[in-house]
Amino acid sequence: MADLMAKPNYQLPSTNRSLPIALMRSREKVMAPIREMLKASGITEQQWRVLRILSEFGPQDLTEVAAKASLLMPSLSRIIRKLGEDELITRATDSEDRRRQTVVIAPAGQQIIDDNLAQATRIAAEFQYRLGADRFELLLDLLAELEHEV
Amino acid sequence: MADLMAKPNYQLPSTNRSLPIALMRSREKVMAPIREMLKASGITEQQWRVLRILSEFGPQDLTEVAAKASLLMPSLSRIIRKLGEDELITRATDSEDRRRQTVVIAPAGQQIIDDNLAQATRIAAEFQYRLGADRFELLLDLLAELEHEV
DNA sequence: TTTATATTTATAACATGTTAACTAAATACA
DNA sequence: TGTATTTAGTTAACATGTTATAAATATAAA
Repeated sequence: MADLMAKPNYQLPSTNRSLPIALMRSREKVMAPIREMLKASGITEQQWRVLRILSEFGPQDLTEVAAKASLLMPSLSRIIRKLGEDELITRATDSEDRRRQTVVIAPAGQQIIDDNLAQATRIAAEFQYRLGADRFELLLDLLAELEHEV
Repeated sequence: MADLMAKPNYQLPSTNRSLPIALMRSREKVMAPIREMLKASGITEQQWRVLRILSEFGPQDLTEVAAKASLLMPSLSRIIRKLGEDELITRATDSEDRRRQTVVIAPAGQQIIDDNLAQATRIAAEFQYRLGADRFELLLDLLAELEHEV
């Protein structure tokens, strides 16, 4: 294999302290126990986010859900279709603006929230505890700063 | 629409300060200018990560690349196949362990690195500047802490 | 050596991420 | 009024994320 070896280019900035990769790895770690929990209910992390938003904020249209869940409309459109097929939500065309789809959580969807919310809260609290409340808030603040436009 | 309205459940923990969502939004913001840049070279963010790792650390097998790029093997397998078809990398079976695939960056792949690395570095520096060097390092430290096992 | 186990990679199946194009409906405006 | 523009949502196409499974090879154990 010696003839395949090329000299590593030590002039390049290292990928080791890369912010995008660090963000991705952290998110994986944080979501792993949530995904593990949701397997029992047969829904994905994104479907869980959508159900939580509908449960917390009540009926609303798809654009509002997409903004709150940080989902792009094409993804949300598929997710809503699936949640409707599984009867976890219901949807209706807005009578005043017939472009709008108003989405409402259904009893089976609310049941999934009720079954999992306490544990989800414990999981979130565990990460908060691990960092300490102050450093946890600091982390959220730093992340928020990254989102500001240049 | 009034009959569809349900009372929002204010007892639920808010999704507004959710760590997973904050991590995801930040990553989107950080990666947007990188993806914009890479459009000219016709490669994706993940393909860029793989090429950078091969350029920085030299030839290595797929398991090593997957670990460094934080990619799961099924994703990496597809990415490597595509990069091979586009002749941005070459690959060879390891002579000592014939399960292993050793991957090497090809000239066309290195050209993409050379074309984009300076700007990628400027983009990364912009985010670092925005937070300030100290807070940037602090952010990376906090993210690293999240990754520790319980 | 034979068998069992572990490792490396690939493939399948389904869900989501991403960009572009499209439809239908609402709004702005000449 | 009639036309242009904007907005809400969908669909298409391709790439990746995720879990499960399989195939080939290497290693450990009986």
